[in-house]
Amino acid sequence: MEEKNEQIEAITKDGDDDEDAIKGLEYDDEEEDEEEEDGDDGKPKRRGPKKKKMTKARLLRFKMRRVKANARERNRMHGLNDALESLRKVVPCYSKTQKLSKIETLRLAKNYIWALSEILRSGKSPDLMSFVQALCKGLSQPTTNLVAGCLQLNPRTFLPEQSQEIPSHMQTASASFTSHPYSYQNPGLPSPPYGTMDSSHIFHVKPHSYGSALEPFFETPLTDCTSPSFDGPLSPPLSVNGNFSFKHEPSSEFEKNYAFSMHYPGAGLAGTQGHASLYGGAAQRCDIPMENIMAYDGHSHHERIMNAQLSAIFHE
DNA sequence: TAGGCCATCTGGTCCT
DNA sequence: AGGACCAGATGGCCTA
Repeated sequence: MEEKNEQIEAITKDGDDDEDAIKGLEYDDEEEDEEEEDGDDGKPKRRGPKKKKMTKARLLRFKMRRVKANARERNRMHGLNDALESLRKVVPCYSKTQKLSKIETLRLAKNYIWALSEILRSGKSPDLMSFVQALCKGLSQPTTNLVAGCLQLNPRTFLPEQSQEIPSHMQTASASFTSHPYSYQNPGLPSPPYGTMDSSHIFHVKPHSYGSALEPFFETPLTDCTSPSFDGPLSPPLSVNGNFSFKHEPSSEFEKNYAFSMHYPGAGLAGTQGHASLYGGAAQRCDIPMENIMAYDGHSHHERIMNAQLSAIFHE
């Protein structure tokens, strides 16, 4: 990158591109001169301010202005990209290795904002499937796969048009997932890196809701493409096999609390005590492995705490 | 090789 | 005059 910039600098210093622009300007001036001559022949003179002649000094100033303008524009775009990078980090599924494109970042951010707004508006916690469904609305297939990968979910289970046509081998897997949702593993998903899904992105998971991936999210039918909340149709059919993994043995107290607040944020950061009473005990746990959630480009400790707090706020 | 994504350059427009 | 912003053009890189 540095090298490229240096090359560009060199080119601009050499002035090859500017030479062309300057040639153009000189040509303009010649035209102007011709017009002035025409005016002498009785034809109407061109209105407006007279173009000044391109002297060497003016050419040099123009050149300098152009170089400065290019540098400013570069900086401006870098600033824009920095801002976009910041956005990538706060949107679900951040990954340094597999970056979302600009347009996909904006789309995902829009969906994310919409989903969070709906949570605030309705005061309800969505089930994971519906939440992911909302996040993936209008995203491209690769991005949908990425989001699914972050969550270790099978895109087929939350995209309506795919769920109808699950191949037989997948149906078996899906059935086993429905009955044993916490132990299902499908090896078909492409290997990492995926991004991360931090605590603020996951809300409480109701096991029974996995069979209802087609259900609307907060009374708003996701399949309703006429909804003003979204634009554009769903992504094309997906081809990636799922990979559910809901086993996790927290290794530290922080992890325990963190994992709990993530999956059962209704209990806030109070620990795992209220867990069984709320969700009928361990049989109904739905844990996504920590290594998957914090995988690859894990957020800092500070960010994790912030996310945990954020998730607690949502469910107070 | 086509298509997607990206960085950069450039000229136009608006504003200070 | 100069800076910010924008959109079009262009070329490079990568991947299916």
